[in-house]
Amino acid sequence: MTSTAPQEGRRERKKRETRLRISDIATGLFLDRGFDAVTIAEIAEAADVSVNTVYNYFPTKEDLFFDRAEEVIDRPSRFVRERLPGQSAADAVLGRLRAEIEDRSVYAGVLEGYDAFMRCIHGAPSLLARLMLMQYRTAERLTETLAEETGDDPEDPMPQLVAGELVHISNQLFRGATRAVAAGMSPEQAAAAALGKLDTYEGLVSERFLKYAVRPG
Amino acid sequence: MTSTAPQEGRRERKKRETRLRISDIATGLFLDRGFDAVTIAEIAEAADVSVNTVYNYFPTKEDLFFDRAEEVIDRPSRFVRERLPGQSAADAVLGRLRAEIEDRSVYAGVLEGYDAFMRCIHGAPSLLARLMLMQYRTAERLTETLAEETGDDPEDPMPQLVAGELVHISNQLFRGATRAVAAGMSPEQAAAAALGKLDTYEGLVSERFLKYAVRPG
DNA sequence: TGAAATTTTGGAGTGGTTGCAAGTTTTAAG
DNA sequence: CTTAAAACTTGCAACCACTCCAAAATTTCA
Repeated sequence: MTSTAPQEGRRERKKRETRLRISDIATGLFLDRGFDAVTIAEIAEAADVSVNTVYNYFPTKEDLFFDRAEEVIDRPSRFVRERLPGQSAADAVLGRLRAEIEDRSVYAGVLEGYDAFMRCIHGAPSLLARLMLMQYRTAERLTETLAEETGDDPEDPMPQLVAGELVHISNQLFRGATRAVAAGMSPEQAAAAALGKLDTYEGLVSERFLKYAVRPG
Repeated sequence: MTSTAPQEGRRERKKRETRLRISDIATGLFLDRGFDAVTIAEIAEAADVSVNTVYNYFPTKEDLFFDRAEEVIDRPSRFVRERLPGQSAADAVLGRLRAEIEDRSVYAGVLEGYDAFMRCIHGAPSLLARLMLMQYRTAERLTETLAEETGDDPEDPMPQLVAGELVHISNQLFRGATRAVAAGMSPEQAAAAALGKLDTYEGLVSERFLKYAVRPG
C-alpha cells in the first residue's frame, strides 16, 4: 500500500485546508482591525491565494465572518429533533441552553474573549444585519421543525409563536451574557445572571407554551 | 405681501420635495423590477438629479427603500409612552396592535397590495437583513423606554424580556398577515387570523408579563 | 445688490462582486 | 507512465455602491 489512493483524495483535503486557512486568516484580521478596515484583497494576499479563490469558497465578505452559519441556524431545531420522550420543545431548547451556560459553552456567550466577536459585529452594520438575518432564518427553520414534529400546519399560530419565543429567549440570553462579559463581569457572574434571566423568563410564560410538542413515549 | 418670504423658505420646501421625489421614484422602480435590478444611477436619472444628490439625501441604497425607519423603530416605544393610567406596557402595545388590525392599518400588514413590498424585501437579502436590523433596534429602543418608565435598570431581565416579547409578537403578527394576504387570503380573513393569533399569544404568557409597567394614576 | 450659506454636481478613486477565458493541478482511464 | 477529462485557480475587464473633493449653481439675508 504505497499511499497513492487515500480514502479522501488530495483534492478534497486541499480544498478543506484552503477554506479553513482563508477563513481563519480573515477572522483574525477582522477581529484585529475591524470588519470594514480589512479588504478582500488583503485576505487573499495573506492566505496566499487570488481574490477569485476567496470568492470560490465564500460568496460574500460577511460569509467569511459567519462561517458555520448553517450550524447555528439549525441548532435549536436539532435540539428539538433530539429531545427525549416526555420532553417538550421548550424543555429541549431551554434545557440545552441551561446546560451550555453551566458548561460555559461558546454558544452561551459566557466565554472570556467572546466579546471581541461582538465588538467586531457591532462595529459593522452589515455584520449586525447579517446576524439578525441568521436569527430570522433560525426561527423560520424551527417553525418548520415544530410543525413536522407535531403535525401542526406551519402556518398555524402555535408553531410560529413557540419557535419565535424560543429563538428569541436564546438570543436574549446570549446577548445579555456577552454584554455582561464585555462590561467586565466574570464568566461565572455572567453565567449566574443568565440562569437567573432564564428563570425569570420561564415565570413569564404559560404551561401550555412549556408543554408544547412533547415527544410521546 | 408679495410672497417673497414664506414661513418655510423655498430651500426647505425644495429639499423636502426633492427627497420625496427621489424616494417615491426609487420605491416604484424597486417594486417594479426588484431591489438589486435597479441601479442608483437609474434612480438619479429618473428623478432628474445627479447620483451624488441621491447620496446627499440617503446614506445607502437600503435607506431609499426603508425611508421612515426611525418612525417604525420608535413606534412601540411611543405606544408605551402614550399609554393611559392603569395601562401596562403590554396593554398599550397589544391594544394598539389590535386596533390597527381592526382598522386594516398599513402597520398591521393586512392591506391588499402590501405583499409587493414583502416580495421585494424577500427578493433581496440585503433588504431582509436590514429589516431584521430594524427589529433589533426597535427592541433595543423599547428596552430603554421600559427601563425609563419603570425605573428598572436597562440591564435587568424584565425590561429586556418584555421588550423582546412585545416586538417579537408584533412582528409575528405583521409577517403572518402579509404572508396570508400574499397567499391570496382577503384582508378580512387575514385580519381575523391575526386577531386569533394574538389571542393565542396572550394565552401563552403570564399575568406578570401582561401587567408589567402599569402607568400609575 | 452682493456676500455668505447651502445645495448640487462632476470627476476621480476605492472596494465588493461577477463573468469569462486561460492556465494549473488532480483524477481516472488506458 | 501517458493522457484526456474534470476541477480548481488565476488574471482581466467590468459593474456598481459609495466616498472625497473642489467647482458651479442656487437660495438667503443683510
